[in-house]
Amino acid sequence: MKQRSDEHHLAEQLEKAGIRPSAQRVAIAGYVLSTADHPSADEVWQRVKTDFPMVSRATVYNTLQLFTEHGLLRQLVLAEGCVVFDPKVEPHHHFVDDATGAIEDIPWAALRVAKVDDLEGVDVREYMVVVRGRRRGKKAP
Amino acid sequence: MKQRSDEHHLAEQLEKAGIRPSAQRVAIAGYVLSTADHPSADEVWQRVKTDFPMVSRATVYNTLQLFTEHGLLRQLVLAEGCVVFDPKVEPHHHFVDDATGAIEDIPWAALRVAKVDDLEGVDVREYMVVVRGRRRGKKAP
DNA sequence: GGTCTTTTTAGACTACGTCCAATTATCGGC
DNA sequence: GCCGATAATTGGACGTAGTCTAAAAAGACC
Ligand SMILES: [Mn+2]
Ligand SMILES: [Mn+2]
Ligand SMILES: [Zn+2]
Ligand SMILES: [Zn+2]
Repeated sequence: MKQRSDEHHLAEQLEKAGIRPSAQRVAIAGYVLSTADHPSADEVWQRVKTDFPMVSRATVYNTLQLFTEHGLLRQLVLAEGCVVFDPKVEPHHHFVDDATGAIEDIPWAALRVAKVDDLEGVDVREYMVVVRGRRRGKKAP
Repeated sequence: MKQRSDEHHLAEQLEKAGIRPSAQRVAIAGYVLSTADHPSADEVWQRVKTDFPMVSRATVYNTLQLFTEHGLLRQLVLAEGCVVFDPKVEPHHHFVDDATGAIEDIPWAALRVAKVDDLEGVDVREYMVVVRGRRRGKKAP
């Protein structure tokens, strides 16, 4: 069972971020702001429902969006099952344009990642740098 | 319009990879093996349908899977619209376990990426290294 | 041509993200 | 505390895209 002080502290955290701490939002925060997982929206919904069965999916999705806008969460595009295909099969890095979502290749030699071999407890199969930002000097009209 | 020689060359490429070059597969290869985009499966389907209207979705999905298994394509988990949420909002890298799909945090200081500032023509908002592989020394029973 | 194998197909099914109009909860002024 | 205004929540409809299947079509081989 969860302590009242936890909920109190969560409510304070939400208020500090400029978010009104409704019961639903506190329940969602209780899971998603402290987990070491990287859950999808539906996983958050499933989890929150176990001790708050009446919460709706729309509320969970809206709340995650709200938390993200207020800097309490970030969204990572890393969910398995949503893939794109790349005919360049040799190692390379990727740039994702914030404006368009377009994915561009960055040659392997253009960046260098140090200390990958020092990672403890993992057998590395591959790695890449994902850079996000904007193209400068958009094609002038 | 496409030249016969292109199709012939594509068919050879498929055969070399151990794939029987049916008309559908050649049509799919004609787009996906040479594009600079990083298309989703459905985008490939939409595109291929424009000059091969009767191709089914299942064939496109199966073929992309086949091409990937034979090393002609790779799958990237970078498609917008499929996100997970991360309560750790400060910069860090990520490890994705091939066996489980679990995403783990790698501290920012554990890796270093050189030459990001040298990238031409882009304003970088953020970047991260995505490492894929297997955890060594799985929890013994 | 006959037969066996491979490939393709249409469509059902599912998962999950989005949207909306109606309801409920909360807030500030009185 | 009461009341109108505002904000939040809800259920369910909707759309998109990925998966699966059983049957048909195409191709290989003799
Ligand atoms: Mn407190
Ligand atoms: Mn040739
Ligand atoms: Zn690429
Ligand atoms: Zn993380």
